[in-house]
Amino acid sequence: MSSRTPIEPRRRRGSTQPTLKEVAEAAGVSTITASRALNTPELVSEAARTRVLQAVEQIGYVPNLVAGSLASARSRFIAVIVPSLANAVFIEVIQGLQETFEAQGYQILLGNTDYDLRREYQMIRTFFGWSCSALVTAGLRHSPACRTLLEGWDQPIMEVMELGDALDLNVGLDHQEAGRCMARHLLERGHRAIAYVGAGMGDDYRAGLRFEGHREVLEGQGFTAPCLDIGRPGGLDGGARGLDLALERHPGITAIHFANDDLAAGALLHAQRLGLDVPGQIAIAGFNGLPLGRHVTPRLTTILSPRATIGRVAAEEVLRRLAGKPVRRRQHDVGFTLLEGEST
Amino acid sequence: MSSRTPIEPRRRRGSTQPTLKEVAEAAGVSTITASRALNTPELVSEAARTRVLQAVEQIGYVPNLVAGSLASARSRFIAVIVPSLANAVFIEVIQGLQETFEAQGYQILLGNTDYDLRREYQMIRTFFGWSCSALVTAGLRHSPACRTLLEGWDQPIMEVMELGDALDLNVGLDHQEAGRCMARHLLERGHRAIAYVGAGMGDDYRAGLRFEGHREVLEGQGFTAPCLDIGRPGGLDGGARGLDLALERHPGITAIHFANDDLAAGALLHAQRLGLDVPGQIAIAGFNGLPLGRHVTPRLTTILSPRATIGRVAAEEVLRRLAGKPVRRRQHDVGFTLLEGEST
DNA sequence: CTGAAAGCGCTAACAC
DNA sequence: GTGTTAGCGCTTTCAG
Repeated sequence: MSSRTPIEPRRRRGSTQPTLKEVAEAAGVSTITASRALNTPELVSEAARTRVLQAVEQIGYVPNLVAGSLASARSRFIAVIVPSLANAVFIEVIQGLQETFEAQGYQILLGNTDYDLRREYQMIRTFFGWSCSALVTAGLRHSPACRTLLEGWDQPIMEVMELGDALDLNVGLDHQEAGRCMARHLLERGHRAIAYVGAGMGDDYRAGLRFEGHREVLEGQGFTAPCLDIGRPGGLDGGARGLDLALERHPGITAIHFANDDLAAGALLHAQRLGLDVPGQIAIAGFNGLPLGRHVTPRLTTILSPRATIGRVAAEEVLRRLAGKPVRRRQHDVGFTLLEGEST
Repeated sequence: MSSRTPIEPRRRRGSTQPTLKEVAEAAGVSTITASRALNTPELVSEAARTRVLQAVEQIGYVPNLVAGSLASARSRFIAVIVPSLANAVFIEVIQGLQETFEAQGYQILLGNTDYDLRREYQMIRTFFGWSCSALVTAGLRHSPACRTLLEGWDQPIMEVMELGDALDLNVGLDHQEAGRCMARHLLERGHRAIAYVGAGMGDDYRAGLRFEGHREVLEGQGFTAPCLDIGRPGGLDGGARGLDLALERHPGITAIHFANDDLAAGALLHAQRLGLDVPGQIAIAGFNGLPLGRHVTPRLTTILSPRATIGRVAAEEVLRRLAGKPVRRRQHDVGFTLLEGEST
């Protein structure tokens, strides 16, 4: 007789949650049949299926998704990484993603980097640890470590917002072209001394890309393109600050091209308080096409970016890839529209 | 010789991801020591720890959190359920939650019910399948099935936004009292014919609670309290619609108490377009204290709700409970502040 | 401080 | 259509 007498097998389980095995026993089938009845019902006879479903109902079984994911080596998680939640733009992209993914039974794992590329790397590492089915991240810029990590990953990667040299899939718009578009519009309206004002453009480099386009057009016509960065936070307060600062630094300007609508609307409302005529004394333009721009007087001239569309299209392409279907285009330009208000 | 000759044991693993076992081998320790070196480093000798960490770095090991969660029967997920992402209020609560939880290594699983209680039930079921450490949900109202499910759960449940008869933990403010507060303010300013205007108050029942408080005060003083629901979506457009409708239905009113700042700001900007004097011809009040209210002219009278605080405090209480510390209060009133603008 | 063994609850692979 | 078996990669348990 051995000295080792395991009278009772070691037990660990504390949770009283019913398991699939118990469901199977109650239904008089094997666990795999119970599993199939829930996941691939078409592979199971109707009789078995009904009995399993009844047992589930009666026992109050809730599938353990953690166990399922481990066994199948894939979770129905989609990692989504954005630089900010304070910006309505990303919220709308997230909404577009969420609606589309949730309808297919995927759950979003949301990460907010606060415009910090190191945080992006950390988050992606963590998310990969959850065996995500895909990754959707805002932007094309990543730290070198992050890039290495991403290149070694074998699931779909979707980079959204701007277009360019993407790792895998890419949905967005051409920010430089948007900048050019607005600069041309301002020139058409007769403006010659135009300042560009952004908030934290080092981090929000898409605002920088728009400025590049803006500058290209202005300098191409022989004008200067002064640029002001008021730092973060931006928002309506930032817009007010930006207006004051631009008028102080560049007294001769007749128009300000703001990096986004929050800033532009803040400036416009501030001009109202100051008794400045818009666009008579100073013209104001924005970017994004937020609803607020349609409600201020004068209405804000801006560029409508199809944010919800970015989310929806990105999700659709990722789902297509996950379903094994060929992806129509690796790159998808959702475009933009100039919205002419009376503020320019 | 048996007919069954499994030349090679069945292999399933497709993923080439390095595992903890490989790290352990490279470091010359057992897997459990490698595990401890990563999770409870204080239980491991410094020599072993360094070798494991080196191996991790070299191999590029990313912990499989799914496997870890299954083995330990708990994940570092916090389920967070909100009725809408279109509303800045919930975004700010989520931000407060996220900052606090992420700092402790918890990941939020975000669910959006779109004001549908059945979806809440479904989401909670799914989230429980992920072995969440806690649940944070907006509101005290749940479907009966959901309530049963929640009552049988053994992890912390935090209900946020309004105060009341909670299942477990509760952080929020008294919406009826907020409604009373604004009604009193309007009476003080001399208004007697006041309409309350909301959007989709059947779903957004907290707006309904505020109306109850509002009505109580007005009727207590012998005035009527007409209420208008313009349906969803609300937003700035809804506010404009609400102003038109209220003036049409109740031509004698001198003030409108809107259910939130989006509506109120929309009405205020619309009044500006119509050339209506605010508050001379019509006074406008809101709820939430969004930044926009400080930027319009006249500034919006509203009630500041401490949204980020709700998120932060809720997260802190949950973390305290998860750490096994006694919770100071099951219920936490974060209060509110009347912000007097010039719109009333 | 370290390790061997035994699962966590489920699904992939194969066999019938 | 159904069942058996063998894991998924990690952590718990128990024994040094």
